Amino acid sequence: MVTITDIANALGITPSTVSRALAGNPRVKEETRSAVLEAANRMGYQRNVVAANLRRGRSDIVGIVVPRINREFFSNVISGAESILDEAGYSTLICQTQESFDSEVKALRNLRNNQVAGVLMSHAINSPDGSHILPTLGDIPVVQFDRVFNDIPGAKVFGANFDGAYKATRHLIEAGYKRIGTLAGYLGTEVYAERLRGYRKALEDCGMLLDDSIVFPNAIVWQTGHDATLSAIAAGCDALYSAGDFSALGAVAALQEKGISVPRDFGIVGTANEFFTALMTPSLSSLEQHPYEMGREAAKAFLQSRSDVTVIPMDLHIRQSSNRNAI
Amino acid sequence: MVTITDIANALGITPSTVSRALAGNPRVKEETRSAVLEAANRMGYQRNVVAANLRRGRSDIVGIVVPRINREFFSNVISGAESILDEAGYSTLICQTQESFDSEVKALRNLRNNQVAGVLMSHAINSPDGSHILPTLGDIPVVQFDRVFNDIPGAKVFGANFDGAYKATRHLIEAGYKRIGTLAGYLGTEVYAERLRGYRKALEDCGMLLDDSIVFPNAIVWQTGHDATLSAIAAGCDALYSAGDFSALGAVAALQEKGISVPRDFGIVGTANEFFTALMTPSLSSLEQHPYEMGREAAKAFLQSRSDVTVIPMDLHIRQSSNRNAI
DNA sequence: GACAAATATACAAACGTTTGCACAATTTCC
DNA sequence: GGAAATTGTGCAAACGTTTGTATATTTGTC
Repeated sequence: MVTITDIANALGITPSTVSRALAGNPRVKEETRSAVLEAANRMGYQRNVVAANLRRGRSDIVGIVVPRINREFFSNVISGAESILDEAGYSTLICQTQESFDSEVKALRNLRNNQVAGVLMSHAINSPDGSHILPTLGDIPVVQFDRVFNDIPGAKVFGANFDGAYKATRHLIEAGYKRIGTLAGYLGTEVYAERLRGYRKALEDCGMLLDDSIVFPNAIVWQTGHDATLSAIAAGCDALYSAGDFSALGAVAALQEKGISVPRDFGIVGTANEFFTALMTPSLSSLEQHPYEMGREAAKAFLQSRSDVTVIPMDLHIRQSSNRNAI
Repeated sequence: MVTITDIANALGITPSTVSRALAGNPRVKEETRSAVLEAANRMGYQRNVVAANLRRGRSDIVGIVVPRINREFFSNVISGAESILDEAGYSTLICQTQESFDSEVKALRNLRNNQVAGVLMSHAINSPDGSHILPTLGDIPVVQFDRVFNDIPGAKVFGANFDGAYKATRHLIEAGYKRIGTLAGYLGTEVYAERLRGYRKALEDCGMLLDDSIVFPNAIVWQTGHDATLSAIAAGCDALYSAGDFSALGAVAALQEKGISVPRDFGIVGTANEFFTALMTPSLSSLEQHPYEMGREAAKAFLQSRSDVTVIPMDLHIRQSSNRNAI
């Protein structure tokens, strides 16, 4: 492995000059710089990033912590963030927590130990609060996206969850559904709490009854969505706003089991606009969260070391599952 | 930031002893070890991995290079690999190349510069050959999975592509389809070439005509699958084995446009068993590649520094799109 | 009790880079 | 033409850890 010392020896200069030449320091003569570059190239020099990081006390790696990478939402956030970080010369270290709090702590500790320059994160759904973040990361800047803890300092980027849920619910109302419940997700997580508020506001604005017995918290994956929907049917619902697409998928399955026609007798809108929503029958109306954009914004917030809040609008994609007027 | 030197000073011993104590070196007295551990704990010591890596000349990071992370297949390979690497004390550095050769070279270089302990990779579809791998990675062990270059040394893990394609094609034949084409993917990539061979062998074994005009190479995403299918229809095909699920999706769309009934008048089988295949109408028959298992095997091959070949069986999931006999 | 063997710790160098400071050489300015 | 500013390079320390070798201490054996 060839080092800057090797280059320095070959040229009869010192490692410090080589280092400066390679770093583009303006204090080294143009002539020397080109000689160094030529030698580095010829000798096949590759910078030892580890050594550099040790000396500088930080690296050019940005950690990205997500619950799972095989969600359309998170993988697109990652791609968006990478698109920005890449051209800024950073590489990314992706960690998935599999929705486990312990894994999340481990991931953050790991990132800290690797002296990452920053962390973009969306916490595991059952992380009780953000009190583990600062102690683990120390002074490493953290940008939270989507699932954020409001009491943690640093930038935050998330979707317009209130507005989105409001739109979705309002759309169901306007389609003529009369008793609209919600698969609400984990209400300890801010995004889901917001969506519930948006759902409530829509009902309220339209003079509809707020009935807590048709708010189903913790319904977020296929199975819980399915089971909650059976309860919703029993409770006389004729529509559901689901805070997730996978739970909405379970809901559709439950409705099909019961022989209830969607959208004729039951309307449903999901959230996340997963790839499959457009493919299923009936296709699933869903809220698009613009994850790619969100990833880009999170990366930018890190690069500019901002610590403000960015809200990304959410768009409703109306498909068959709620489009009663089209049948 | 507290270092081993701080701990050493606090206890009146030297950093080397602290280092050995923390590393579990049996040459340090049990008494000293526990004192070190206690002090480390009390003082909030966190190992500086970067410094350790520099000294050791390698890290406990394993790089995983994939074309895209938002594919059911790749994200599950990653999860499988992580499950093994995690418990062996490694963390993972995930890079997506977005199917670009240049990104792949950049990713490998980046991993090399970060002194990763090893690399698990599946090359970009248009990487011409593996000649960039060794020069970039030097002596870092590389395990190739799924898309492998046979002439690169090191372990390889891939699916039984020949058998899988054979099974899929044979299934179409047995369902009574008469003129079966294939959306073959990039034939420069070994997995696709193998699938084509399996497809051919099945036709041959059943005494059917081999017709190169209904072999559609480079059909691999929605659009190319869609377009090739229009040609297949024009060429009188009544079935397609598709080497990918996204191209099969495009195929179904093309058939629907043309008003051709699936599976009654046209059969189709995809590959990868993406999540959406079970949800669409008609649901798509597809080959399951057991990516999670593949990831685990790749990680094990790295840990055991093997350099052999592991083949993972592929299973056919028969769904509506080819199940003519069920209608 | 002398000597060898085993045990436990210390010393110091090394990993490859960055960077503050010093210094020499050159240029600029009055 | 001399002082001051500028430019280009070298020196050496530092980042925090690991590890080969040396040294000190304890244990074991006859």
